[in-house]
Amino acid sequence: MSESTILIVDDEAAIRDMVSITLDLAGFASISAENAHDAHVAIIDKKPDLVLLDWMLPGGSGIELARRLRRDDLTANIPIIMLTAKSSEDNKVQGLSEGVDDYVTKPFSPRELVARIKTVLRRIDDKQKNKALQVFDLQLDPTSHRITIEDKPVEMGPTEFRLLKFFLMNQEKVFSRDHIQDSVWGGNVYLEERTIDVHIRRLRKALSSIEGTAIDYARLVQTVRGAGYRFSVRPS
Amino acid sequence: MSESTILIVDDEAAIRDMVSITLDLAGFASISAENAHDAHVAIIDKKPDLVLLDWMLPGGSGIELARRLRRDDLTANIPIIMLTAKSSEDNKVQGLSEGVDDYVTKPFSPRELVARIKTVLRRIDDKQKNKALQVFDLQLDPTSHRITIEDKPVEMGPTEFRLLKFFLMNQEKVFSRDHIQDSVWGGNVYLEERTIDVHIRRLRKALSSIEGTAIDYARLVQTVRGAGYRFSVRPS
DNA sequence: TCAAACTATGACATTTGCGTGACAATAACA
DNA sequence: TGTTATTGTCACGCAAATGTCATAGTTTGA
Repeated sequence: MSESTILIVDDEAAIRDMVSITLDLAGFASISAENAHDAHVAIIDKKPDLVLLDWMLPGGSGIELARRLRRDDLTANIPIIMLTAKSSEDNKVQGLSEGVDDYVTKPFSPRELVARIKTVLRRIDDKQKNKALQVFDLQLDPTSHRITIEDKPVEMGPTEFRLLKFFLMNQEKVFSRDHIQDSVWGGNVYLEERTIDVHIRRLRKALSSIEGTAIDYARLVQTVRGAGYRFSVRPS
Repeated sequence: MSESTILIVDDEAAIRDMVSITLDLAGFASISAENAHDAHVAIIDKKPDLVLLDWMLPGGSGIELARRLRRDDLTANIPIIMLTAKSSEDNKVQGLSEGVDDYVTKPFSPRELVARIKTVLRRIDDKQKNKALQVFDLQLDPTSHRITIEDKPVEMGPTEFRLLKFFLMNQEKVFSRDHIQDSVWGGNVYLEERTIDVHIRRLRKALSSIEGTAIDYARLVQTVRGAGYRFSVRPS
Protein backbone atom coordinates (compact mmCIF):
# COMPACT_ATOMS: atom_id res chain seq x y z
CA MET A 1 0.00 0.00 0.00
CA SER A 2 1.25 3.45 -0.80
CA GLU A 3 1.72 6.25 1.66
CA SER A 4 -1.39 7.29 3.55
CA THR A 5 -2.35 10.94 3.67
CA ILE A 6 -3.57 12.42 6.93
CA LEU A 7 -5.43 15.68 7.22
CA ILE A 8 -4.78 17.64 10.41
CA VAL A 9 -7.53 20.02 11.45
CA ASP A 10 -6.63 22.28 14.36
CA ASP A 11 -6.81 25.99 14.94
CA GLU A 12 -3.48 26.17 16.75
CA ALA A 13 -0.55 26.37 14.38
CA ALA A 14 1.81 24.93 16.98
CA ILE A 15 -0.17 21.76 17.25
CA ARG A 16 -0.56 21.42 13.50
CA ASP A 17 3.18 21.70 13.07
CA MET A 18 3.97 19.30 15.84
CA VAL A 19 1.58 16.69 14.54
CA SER A 20 2.72 17.22 11.00
CA ILE A 21 6.33 16.52 11.93
CA THR A 22 5.31 13.47 13.91
CA LEU A 23 3.38 12.05 10.99
CA ASP A 24 6.16 12.72 8.53
CA LEU A 25 8.57 10.86 10.74
CA ALA A 26 6.14 7.95 10.90
CA GLY A 27 5.98 7.80 7.13
CA PHE A 28 2.64 9.46 6.54
CA ALA A 29 1.96 12.36 4.24
CA SER A 30 0.13 15.18 5.95
CA ILE A 31 -1.87 18.21 5.02
CA SER A 32 -3.36 20.81 7.34
CA ALA A 33 -6.40 22.98 7.76
CA GLU A 34 -7.10 25.52 10.47
CA ASN A 35 -10.88 25.64 10.30
CA ALA A 36 -13.81 23.46 9.41
CA HIS A 37 -14.41 25.09 6.07
CA ASP A 38 -10.87 24.71 4.80
CA ALA A 39 -10.89 21.17 6.10
CA HIS A 40 -13.97 20.30 4.14
CA VAL A 41 -12.52 21.72 0.96
CA ALA A 42 -9.28 19.83 1.52
CA ILE A 43 -11.15 16.60 2.11
CA ILE A 44 -13.10 16.89 -1.11
CA ASP A 45 -10.01 17.91 -2.97
CA LYS A 46 -7.25 15.74 -1.62
CA LYS A 47 -9.22 12.75 -0.36
CA PRO A 48 -7.08 12.06 2.71
CA ASP A 49 -7.08 8.55 4.14
CA LEU A 50 -7.79 9.80 7.64
CA VAL A 51 -8.76 13.03 9.36
CA LEU A 52 -7.34 14.18 12.68
CA LEU A 53 -9.99 16.55 13.93
CA ASP A 54 -9.78 18.92 16.85
CA TRP A 55 -12.91 18.65 18.90
CA MET A 56 -12.73 22.18 20.15
CA LEU A 57 -12.58 24.19 16.98
CA PRO A 58 -13.84 27.75 17.46
CA GLY A 59 -17.60 27.82 17.19
CA GLY A 60 -17.91 24.16 18.01
CA SER A 61 -17.57 23.39 14.37
CA GLY A 62 -15.46 20.29 14.92
CA ILE A 63 -18.37 18.08 15.70
CA GLU A 64 -20.39 19.77 12.99
CA LEU A 65 -17.76 18.84 10.47
CA ALA A 66 -17.70 15.25 11.64
CA ARG A 67 -21.44 15.03 11.30
CA ARG A 68 -21.38 16.56 7.86
CA LEU A 69 -18.68 14.21 6.66
CA ARG A 70 -20.66 11.23 7.85
CA ARG A 71 -23.78 12.38 6.10
CA ASP A 72 -22.21 12.68 2.68
CA ASP A 73 -21.65 9.38 0.89
CA LEU A 74 -18.43 10.62 -0.62
CA THR A 75 -16.83 11.21 2.74
CA ALA A 76 -18.76 8.85 4.98
CA ASN A 77 -16.03 6.24 4.87
CA ILE A 78 -13.11 8.48 5.73
CA PRO A 79 -12.06 7.58 9.27
CA ILE A 80 -11.93 10.36 11.83
CA ILE A 81 -9.81 10.54 14.95
CA MET A 82 -10.85 13.23 17.39
CA LEU A 83 -8.40 15.28 19.36
CA THR A 84 -9.95 16.25 22.66
CA ALA A 85 -8.54 18.79 25.04
CA LYS A 86 -9.61 17.03 28.15
CA SER A 87 -10.59 13.51 28.88
CA SER A 88 -14.29 13.93 29.23
CA GLU A 89 -16.57 10.95 29.01
CA ASP A 90 -19.27 13.22 27.69
CA ASN A 91 -17.26 14.10 24.66
CA LYS A 92 -16.31 10.56 24.03
CA VAL A 93 -19.80 9.27 24.14
CA GLN A 94 -21.14 12.02 22.00
CA GLY A 95 -18.34 11.55 19.54
CA LEU A 96 -18.87 7.82 19.32
CA SER A 97 -22.46 8.42 18.40
CA GLU A 98 -21.31 10.73 15.63
CA GLY A 99 -19.36 7.90 14.12
CA VAL A 100 -15.92 8.99 15.15
CA ASP A 101 -13.47 6.12 14.95
CA ASP A 102 -11.15 6.92 17.83
CA TYR A 103 -9.99 9.53 20.32
CA VAL A 104 -6.72 10.94 21.41
CA THR A 105 -6.66 13.12 24.46
CA LYS A 106 -4.39 16.14 24.62
CA PRO A 107 -1.69 16.18 25.64
CA PHE A 108 -0.69 13.08 23.75
CA SER A 109 2.61 11.49 22.90
CA PRO A 110 3.65 11.19 19.27
CA ARG A 111 3.99 7.46 19.82
CA GLU A 112 0.41 7.13 20.99
CA LEU A 113 -0.94 9.22 18.16
CA VAL A 114 0.81 7.16 15.54
CA ALA A 115 -0.28 3.94 17.16
CA ARG A 116 -3.91 5.02 17.16
CA ILE A 117 -3.73 6.10 13.55
CA LYS A 118 -2.24 2.82 12.49
CA THR A 119 -4.87 0.86 14.36
CA VAL A 120 -7.72 2.78 12.80
CA LEU A 121 -6.26 2.54 9.32
CA ARG A 122 -5.77 -1.20 9.68
CA ARG A 123 -9.29 -1.67 10.95
CA ILE A 124 -10.76 0.32 8.06
CA ASP A 125 -8.52 -1.48 5.65
CA ASP A 126 -9.72 -4.88 6.76
CA LYS A 127 -13.28 -3.74 6.44
CA GLN A 128 -12.74 -2.38 2.93
CA LYS A 129 -10.77 -5.36 1.78
CA ASN A 130 -13.60 -7.79 2.04
CA LYS A 131 -16.22 -5.37 0.93
CA ALA A 132 -17.90 -5.96 -2.37
CA LEU A 133 -16.85 -3.61 -5.12
CA GLN A 134 -19.72 -2.25 -7.11
CA VAL A 135 -20.30 -0.19 -10.23
CA PHE A 136 -23.90 0.20 -11.32
CA ASP A 137 -25.18 -3.36 -11.29
CA LEU A 138 -21.78 -4.92 -11.64
CA GLN A 139 -20.56 -6.43 -8.43
CA LEU A 140 -17.33 -8.12 -7.40
CA ASP A 141 -17.35 -9.84 -4.06
CA PRO A 142 -13.88 -10.90 -2.92
CA THR A 143 -15.24 -13.10 -0.14
CA SER A 144 -17.38 -15.33 -2.27
CA HIS A 145 -15.04 -14.76 -5.18
CA ARG A 146 -17.92 -13.98 -7.40
CA ILE A 147 -18.84 -11.47 -10.07
CA THR A 148 -22.42 -10.65 -10.88
CA ILE A 149 -24.23 -8.29 -13.21
CA GLU A 150 -27.77 -7.63 -12.11
CA ASP A 151 -27.33 -10.58 -9.74
CA LYS A 152 -26.56 -12.92 -12.59
CA PRO A 153 -23.22 -14.66 -12.28
CA VAL A 154 -20.54 -13.71 -14.78
CA GLU A 155 -18.01 -16.31 -15.90
CA MET A 156 -14.38 -15.41 -16.34
CA GLY A 157 -10.94 -16.82 -15.74
CA PRO A 158 -8.88 -16.09 -12.64
CA THR A 159 -6.67 -13.63 -14.47
CA GLU A 160 -9.63 -11.63 -15.71
CA PHE A 161 -11.01 -11.71 -12.19
CA ARG A 162 -7.85 -10.14 -10.80
CA LEU A 163 -7.76 -7.69 -13.65
CA LEU A 164 -11.30 -6.54 -13.02
CA LYS A 165 -10.65 -6.30 -9.30
CA PHE A 166 -7.64 -4.13 -9.99
CA PHE A 167 -9.67 -1.86 -12.23
CA LEU A 168 -12.53 -1.60 -9.78
CA MET A 169 -10.15 -0.59 -7.03
CA ASN A 170 -8.48 1.99 -9.26
CA GLN A 171 -11.11 3.61 -11.38
CA GLU A 172 -10.74 6.67 -13.53
CA LYS A 173 -7.01 6.22 -13.84
CA VAL A 174 -5.00 5.23 -16.86
CA PHE A 175 -2.52 2.41 -16.42
CA SER A 176 0.24 1.44 -18.79
CA ARG A 177 0.56 -2.17 -19.79
CA ASP A 178 3.67 -2.39 -17.66
CA HIS A 179 1.83 -1.09 -14.66
CA ILE A 180 -1.04 -3.49 -15.20
CA GLN A 181 1.37 -6.35 -15.53
CA ASP A 182 3.09 -5.46 -12.28
CA SER A 183 -0.17 -5.10 -10.41
CA VAL A 184 -2.11 -8.03 -11.76
CA TRP A 185 0.55 -10.57 -12.65
CA GLY A 186 3.20 -9.56 -10.16
CA GLY A 187 6.60 -8.19 -10.96
CA ASN A 188 8.49 -11.38 -11.69
CA VAL A 189 7.03 -12.48 -14.97
CA TYR A 190 7.75 -11.57 -18.51
CA LEU A 191 4.79 -11.11 -20.76
CA GLU A 192 4.57 -10.31 -24.39
CA GLU A 193 3.20 -6.80 -24.80
CA ARG A 194 0.11 -7.94 -26.69
CA THR A 195 -0.81 -10.44 -24.01
CA ILE A 196 -2.36 -7.71 -21.88
CA ASP A 197 -4.57 -6.77 -24.81
CA VAL A 198 -5.81 -10.31 -25.09
CA HIS A 199 -6.81 -10.40 -21.45
CA ILE A 200 -8.49 -7.05 -21.77
CA ARG A 201 -10.46 -8.49 -24.63
CA ARG A 202 -11.41 -11.53 -22.57
CA LEU A 203 -12.51 -9.33 -19.74
CA ARG A 204 -14.63 -7.23 -22.08
CA LYS A 205 -16.14 -10.35 -23.55
CA ALA A 206 -17.06 -11.64 -20.10
CA LEU A 207 -18.61 -8.32 -19.19
CA SER A 208 -20.71 -8.48 -22.35
CA SER A 209 -21.88 -12.01 -21.70
CA ILE A 210 -25.03 -10.98 -19.87
CA GLU A 211 -27.80 -10.11 -22.28
CA GLY A 212 -30.16 -7.20 -21.98
CA THR A 213 -28.35 -5.00 -19.50
CA ALA A 214 -29.06 -1.31 -19.48
CA ILE A 215 -25.37 -0.55 -19.51
CA ASP A 216 -22.65 -1.93 -21.73
CA TYR A 217 -20.18 -2.91 -19.06
CA ALA A 218 -17.53 -3.83 -21.57
CA ARG A 219 -17.40 -0.19 -22.53
CA LEU A 220 -16.23 0.75 -19.04
CA VAL A 221 -12.90 -0.83 -19.87
CA GLN A 222 -11.50 1.92 -22.05
CA THR A 223 -8.52 1.94 -24.34
CA VAL A 224 -6.35 5.01 -24.08
CA ARG A 225 -4.31 5.01 -27.18
CA GLY A 226 -0.60 5.34 -26.56
CA ALA A 227 -1.04 5.16 -22.80
CA GLY A 228 -2.79 1.99 -21.72
CA TYR A 229 -6.19 1.20 -20.31
CA ARG A 230 -8.62 2.83 -17.96
CA PHE A 231 -11.72 1.72 -16.10
CA SER A 232 -14.16 4.55 -16.04
CA VAL A 233 -17.82 5.14 -15.45
CA ARG A 234 -17.73 8.13 -17.72
CA PRO A 235 -17.91 7.60 -21.46
CA SER A 236 -14.64 8.18 -23.26
CA MET B 1 -15.34 -25.35 21.45
CA SER B 2 -12.28 -23.38 22.39
CA GLU B 3 -11.99 -21.08 25.36
CA SER B 4 -14.41 -18.17 25.36
CA THR B 5 -13.11 -14.66 25.92
CA ILE B 6 -15.06 -12.34 28.17
CA LEU B 7 -14.58 -8.60 28.27
CA ILE B 8 -15.15 -6.96 31.63
CA VAL B 9 -16.12 -3.30 31.55
CA ASP B 10 -16.21 -1.61 34.94
CA ASP B 11 -14.68 1.54 36.32
CA GLU B 12 -13.85 -0.01 39.68
CA ALA B 13 -10.58 -1.88 39.59
CA ALA B 14 -11.61 -4.03 42.54
CA ILE B 15 -14.61 -5.41 40.69
CA ARG B 16 -12.65 -5.96 37.53
CA ASP B 17 -10.08 -7.97 39.40
CA MET B 18 -12.62 -9.98 41.30
CA VAL B 19 -14.57 -10.88 38.19
CA SER B 20 -11.43 -11.60 36.27
CA ILE B 21 -10.28 -14.12 38.84
CA THR B 22 -13.71 -15.70 38.94
CA LEU B 23 -13.76 -16.13 35.18
CA ASP B 24 -10.27 -17.54 35.06
CA LEU B 25 -11.23 -20.14 37.61
CA ALA B 26 -14.26 -21.02 35.53
CA GLY B 27 -12.10 -21.57 32.48
CA PHE B 28 -12.77 -18.37 30.58
CA ALA B 29 -10.21 -15.98 29.22
CA SER B 30 -10.84 -12.42 30.30
CA ILE B 31 -9.80 -8.94 29.30
CA SER B 32 -10.74 -5.68 31.00
CA ALA B 33 -11.59 -2.12 30.19
CA GLU B 34 -12.35 0.70 32.60
CA ASN B 35 -14.35 2.97 30.34
CA ALA B 36 -16.63 2.82 27.35
CA HIS B 37 -14.01 4.01 24.93
CA ASP B 38 -11.38 1.45 25.86
CA ALA B 39 -14.09 -1.17 25.84
CA HIS B 40 -15.09 -0.31 22.33
CA VAL B 41 -11.55 -0.45 21.10
CA ALA B 42 -11.03 -3.78 22.82
CA ILE B 43 -14.19 -5.21 21.30
CA ILE B 44 -13.20 -4.25 17.80
CA ASP B 45 -9.71 -5.47 18.39
CA LYS B 46 -10.09 -8.65 20.37
CA LYS B 47 -13.57 -9.77 19.41
CA PRO B 48 -14.64 -11.16 22.78
CA ASP B 49 -17.40 -13.77 22.90
CA LEU B 50 -19.32 -11.86 25.56
CA VAL B 51 -19.23 -8.48 27.25
CA LEU B 52 -19.87 -7.92 30.93
CA LEU B 53 -20.89 -4.31 31.06
CA ASP B 54 -21.32 -2.11 34.08
CA TRP B 55 -24.54 -0.22 33.74
CA MET B 56 -23.35 2.67 35.84
CA LEU B 57 -20.21 3.76 34.07
CA PRO B 58 -19.39 7.41 34.72
CA GLY B 59 -21.36 9.62 32.41
CA GLY B 60 -23.98 6.98 31.80
CA SER B 61 -21.92 5.67 28.94
CA GLY B 62 -22.66 2.04 29.68
CA ILE B 63 -26.01 2.12 28.00
CA GLU B 64 -24.58 4.27 25.24
CA LEU B 65 -21.97 1.64 24.56
CA ALA B 66 -24.58 -1.11 24.46
CA ARG B 67 -26.62 0.86 22.01
CA ARG B 68 -23.64 1.55 19.84
CA LEU B 69 -22.58 -2.07 19.81
CA ARG B 70 -26.01 -3.13 18.67
CA ARG B 71 -26.05 -0.61 15.86
CA ASP B 72 -22.86 -1.79 14.23
CA ASP B 73 -23.16 -5.01 12.25
CA LEU B 74 -19.73 -6.12 13.33
CA THR B 75 -20.65 -6.14 17.00
CA ALA B 76 -24.41 -6.60 16.89
CA ASN B 77 -24.17 -10.29 17.68
CA ILE B 78 -21.86 -10.09 20.67
CA PRO B 79 -23.94 -10.92 23.74
CA ILE B 80 -23.98 -8.41 26.58
CA ILE B 81 -24.62 -9.06 30.24
CA MET B 82 -25.30 -5.95 32.28
CA LEU B 83 -24.01 -5.46 35.78
CA THR B 84 -26.44 -3.31 37.73
CA ALA B 85 -25.78 -1.77 41.11
CA LYS B 86 -29.28 -2.18 42.36
CA SER B 87 -32.13 -4.29 41.26
CA SER B 88 -34.30 -1.71 39.59
CA GLU B 89 -37.09 -2.76 37.33
CA ASP B 90 -36.62 0.39 35.34
CA ASN B 91 -33.09 -0.49 34.44
CA LYS B 92 -34.05 -3.96 33.42
CA VAL B 93 -36.77 -2.83 31.13
CA GLN B 94 -34.63 -0.16 29.57
CA GLY B 95 -31.78 -2.57 29.13
CA LEU B 96 -33.91 -5.18 27.49
CA SER B 97 -34.97 -2.67 24.92
CA GLU B 98 -31.32 -2.04 24.16
CA GLY B 99 -30.84 -5.66 23.32
CA VAL B 100 -29.03 -6.69 26.45
CA ASP B 101 -29.04 -10.44 26.92
CA ASP B 102 -29.10 -10.75 30.68
CA TYR B 103 -28.60 -8.98 34.00
CA VAL B 104 -26.64 -9.60 37.10
CA THR B 105 -27.33 -7.47 40.13
CA LYS B 106 -24.54 -6.34 42.39
CA PRO B 107 -23.55 -7.76 44.71
CA PHE B 108 -23.47 -11.09 42.99
CA SER B 109 -21.87 -14.40 43.78
CA PRO B 110 -19.17 -15.76 41.49
CA ARG B 111 -21.26 -18.87 41.08
CA GLU B 112 -24.24 -16.91 39.86
CA LEU B 113 -22.19 -14.84 37.47
CA VAL B 114 -20.60 -17.87 35.87
CA ALA B 115 -23.96 -19.60 35.57
CA ARG B 116 -25.45 -16.61 33.80
CA ILE B 117 -22.55 -16.36 31.43
CA LYS B 118 -22.74 -20.02 30.53
CA THR B 119 -26.46 -19.78 29.95
CA VAL B 120 -26.13 -16.84 27.62
CA LEU B 121 -23.24 -18.36 25.73
CA ARG B 122 -25.11 -21.62 25.31
CA ARG B 123 -28.22 -19.83 24.17
CA ILE B 124 -26.28 -17.86 21.59
CA ASP B 125 -24.44 -20.98 20.58
CA ASP B 126 -27.64 -22.92 20.02
CA LYS B 127 -29.06 -20.07 18.04
CA GLN B 128 -26.05 -20.04 15.72
CA LYS B 129 -26.06 -23.80 15.42
CA ASN B 130 -29.65 -24.34 14.49
CA LYS B 131 -29.74 -21.44 12.13
CA ALA B 132 -27.33 -22.30 9.37
CA LEU B 133 -27.73 -26.02 9.21
CA GLN B 134 -30.63 -26.26 6.85
CA VAL B 135 -30.68 -25.51 3.16
CA PHE B 136 -33.85 -26.20 1.23
CA ASP B 137 -34.68 -29.77 2.21
CA LEU B 138 -31.17 -30.65 3.23
CA GLN B 139 -30.82 -30.88 6.95
CA LEU B 140 -27.85 -31.50 9.22
CA ASP B 141 -28.59 -32.22 12.83
CA PRO B 142 -25.44 -31.95 14.94
CA THR B 143 -27.10 -33.58 17.92
CA SER B 144 -28.21 -36.80 16.32
CA HIS B 145 -25.31 -36.58 13.89
CA ARG B 146 -27.58 -37.22 10.98
CA ILE B 147 -28.11 -35.75 7.57
CA THR B 148 -31.37 -35.90 5.70
CA ILE B 149 -32.68 -34.74 2.36
CA GLU B 150 -36.45 -34.49 2.24
CA ASP B 151 -36.43 -36.46 5.51
CA LYS B 152 -34.61 -39.34 3.88
CA PRO B 153 -31.31 -40.21 5.55
CA VAL B 154 -28.13 -39.53 3.62
CA GLU B 155 -25.14 -41.80 4.14
CA MET B 156 -21.66 -40.38 4.30
CA GLY B 157 -18.40 -40.83 6.16
CA PRO B 158 -17.45 -38.81 9.23
CA THR B 159 -15.06 -36.65 7.26
CA GLU B 160 -17.72 -35.74 4.73
CA PHE B 161 -20.05 -34.98 7.61
CA ARG B 162 -17.60 -32.51 9.10
CA LEU B 163 -16.93 -31.07 5.68
CA LEU B 164 -20.61 -30.49 5.02
CA LYS B 165 -21.08 -29.01 8.46
CA PHE B 166 -18.24 -26.62 7.82
CA PHE B 167 -19.75 -25.57 4.53
CA LEU B 168 -23.21 -25.14 5.98
CA MET B 169 -21.85 -22.89 8.68
CA ASN B 170 -19.88 -20.83 6.16
CA GLN B 171 -21.97 -20.46 3.06
CA GLU B 172 -21.28 -18.11 0.18
CA LYS B 173 -17.61 -17.96 0.97
CA VAL B 174 -14.71 -19.37 -0.96
CA PHE B 175 -12.19 -21.44 0.96
CA SER B 176 -8.82 -22.54 -0.26
CA ARG B 177 -7.85 -26.16 0.16
CA ASP B 178 -5.45 -25.10 2.90
CA HIS B 179 -8.20 -23.34 4.76
CA ILE B 180 -10.52 -26.30 4.44
CA GLN B 181 -7.82 -28.59 5.68
CA ASP B 182 -7.20 -26.42 8.73
CA SER B 183 -10.89 -26.14 9.52
CA VAL B 184 -12.04 -29.68 8.84
CA TRP B 185 -8.98 -31.82 9.55
CA GLY B 186 -7.23 -29.56 12.04
CA GLY B 187 -3.90 -27.87 11.59
CA ASN B 188 -1.55 -30.69 12.47
CA VAL B 189 -1.93 -33.01 9.56
CA TYR B 190 -0.35 -33.13 6.18
CA LEU B 191 -2.62 -33.95 3.32
CA GLU B 192 -1.87 -34.43 -0.31
CA GLU B 193 -3.41 -31.60 -2.32
CA ARG B 194 -5.75 -33.87 -4.28
CA THR B 195 -7.09 -35.46 -1.12
CA ILE B 196 -9.43 -32.54 -0.53
CA ASP B 197 -10.81 -33.03 -4.02
CA VAL B 198 -11.52 -36.64 -3.33
CA HIS B 199 -13.52 -35.80 -0.22
CA ILE B 200 -15.36 -33.10 -2.09
CA ARG B 201 -16.25 -35.70 -4.65
CA ARG B 202 -17.43 -38.10 -1.95
CA LEU B 203 -19.54 -35.37 -0.42
CA ARG B 204 -21.07 -34.53 -3.76
CA LYS B 205 -21.74 -38.17 -4.42
CA ALA B 206 -23.49 -38.52 -1.07
CA LEU B 207 -25.59 -35.44 -1.76
CA SER B 208 -26.65 -36.92 -5.08
CA SER B 209 -27.56 -40.26 -3.60
CA ILE B 210 -31.20 -39.38 -3.04
CA GLU B 211 -33.22 -39.82 -6.20
CA GLY B 212 -35.86 -37.47 -7.47
CA THR B 213 -35.11 -34.33 -5.49
CA ALA B 214 -36.19 -31.00 -6.88
CA ILE B 215 -32.74 -29.60 -6.31
CA ASP B 216 -29.37 -31.03 -7.19
CA TYR B 217 -27.69 -30.66 -3.84
CA ALA B 218 -24.34 -31.74 -5.16
CA ARG B 219 -24.34 -28.60 -7.24
CA LEU B 220 -24.34 -26.47 -4.11
CA VAL B 221 -20.75 -27.54 -3.54
CA GLN B 222 -19.12 -25.34 -6.12
CA THR B 223 -15.62 -25.41 -7.50
CA VAL B 224 -13.99 -22.03 -7.84
CA ARG B 225 -11.13 -22.64 -10.15
CA GLY B 226 -7.86 -21.29 -8.85
CA ALA B 227 -9.37 -20.38 -5.49
CA GLY B 228 -10.94 -23.37 -3.80
CA TYR B 229 -14.49 -24.44 -3.03
CA ARG B 230 -17.66 -22.69 -2.05
CA PHE B 231 -21.01 -23.78 -0.71
CA SER B 232 -23.68 -21.61 -2.18
CA VAL B 233 -27.39 -21.63 -2.79
CA ARG B 234 -26.93 -19.44 -5.81
CA PRO B 235 -25.95 -20.99 -9.12
CA SER B 236 -22.35 -20.51 -10.10
C1' DT C 1 -4.54 10.16 -48.86
C1' DC C 2 -0.94 7.34 -47.24
C1' DA C 3 2.14 5.30 -44.13
C1' DA C 4 3.31 4.48 -39.51
C1' DA C 5 1.96 3.30 -35.08
C1' DC C 6 -1.01 1.27 -32.35
C1' DT C 7 -4.86 -1.90 -30.97
C1' DA C 8 -8.42 -5.79 -31.61
C1' DT C 9 -9.29 -10.33 -32.47
C1' DG C 10 -9.36 -15.27 -33.79
C1' DA C 11 -6.72 -19.32 -33.64
C1' DC C 12 -3.62 -22.49 -31.52
C1' DA C 13 -0.27 -25.08 -28.60
C1' DT C 14 0.85 -25.53 -24.07
C1' DT C 15 0.18 -25.39 -19.30
C1' DT C 16 -2.46 -25.72 -15.27
C1' DG C 17 -5.93 -27.28 -12.28
C1' DC C 18 -9.67 -30.36 -11.30
C1' DG C 19 -12.47 -34.76 -11.43
C1' DT C 20 -12.45 -39.51 -11.03
C1' DG C 21 -11.75 -44.55 -10.44
C1' DA C 22 -8.87 -47.73 -8.28
C1' DC C 23 -6.21 -49.40 -4.48
C1' DA C 24 -3.82 -50.24 -0.21
C1' DA C 25 -3.63 -49.03 4.61
C1' DT C 26 -6.05 -48.25 8.58
C1' DA C 27 -9.84 -47.98 11.82
C1' DA C 28 -14.23 -49.56 13.54
C1' DC C 29 -17.02 -53.15 14.65
C1' DA C 30 -19.25 -57.55 15.56
C1' DT D 1 -10.56 -62.66 14.78
C1' DG D 2 -12.62 -61.72 10.49
C1' DT D 3 -15.41 -58.32 8.17
C1' DT D 4 -16.67 -53.94 6.67
C1' DA D 5 -16.35 -48.96 6.43
C1' DT D 6 -13.34 -45.22 6.02
C1' DT D 7 -9.42 -42.83 4.64
C1' DG D 8 -5.46 -40.96 2.08
C1' DT D 9 -2.84 -41.40 -2.10
C1' DC D 10 -1.86 -42.02 -6.81
C1' DA D 11 -2.23 -42.00 -11.85
C1' DC D 12 -4.66 -40.65 -15.62
C1' DG D 13 -7.89 -38.04 -18.48
C1' DC D 14 -10.21 -33.95 -19.43
C1' DA D 15 -11.45 -29.21 -19.76
C1' DA D 16 -10.41 -24.55 -18.62
C1' DA D 17 -7.12 -21.13 -18.77
C1' DT D 18 -3.07 -19.04 -20.50
C1' DG D 19 0.37 -16.87 -23.47
C1' DT D 20 1.77 -16.17 -28.10
C1' DC D 21 1.37 -15.22 -32.84
C1' DA D 22 -0.46 -13.72 -37.24
C1' DT D 23 -3.72 -10.99 -39.26
C1' DA D 24 -7.13 -7.48 -39.54
C1' DG D 25 -8.69 -3.12 -38.07
C1' DT D 26 -8.20 1.65 -36.34
C1' DT D 27 -6.15 6.12 -35.36
C1' DT D 28 -2.78 9.65 -36.05
C1' DG D 29 -0.09 12.99 -38.29
C1' DA D 30 2.37 14.50 -42.30
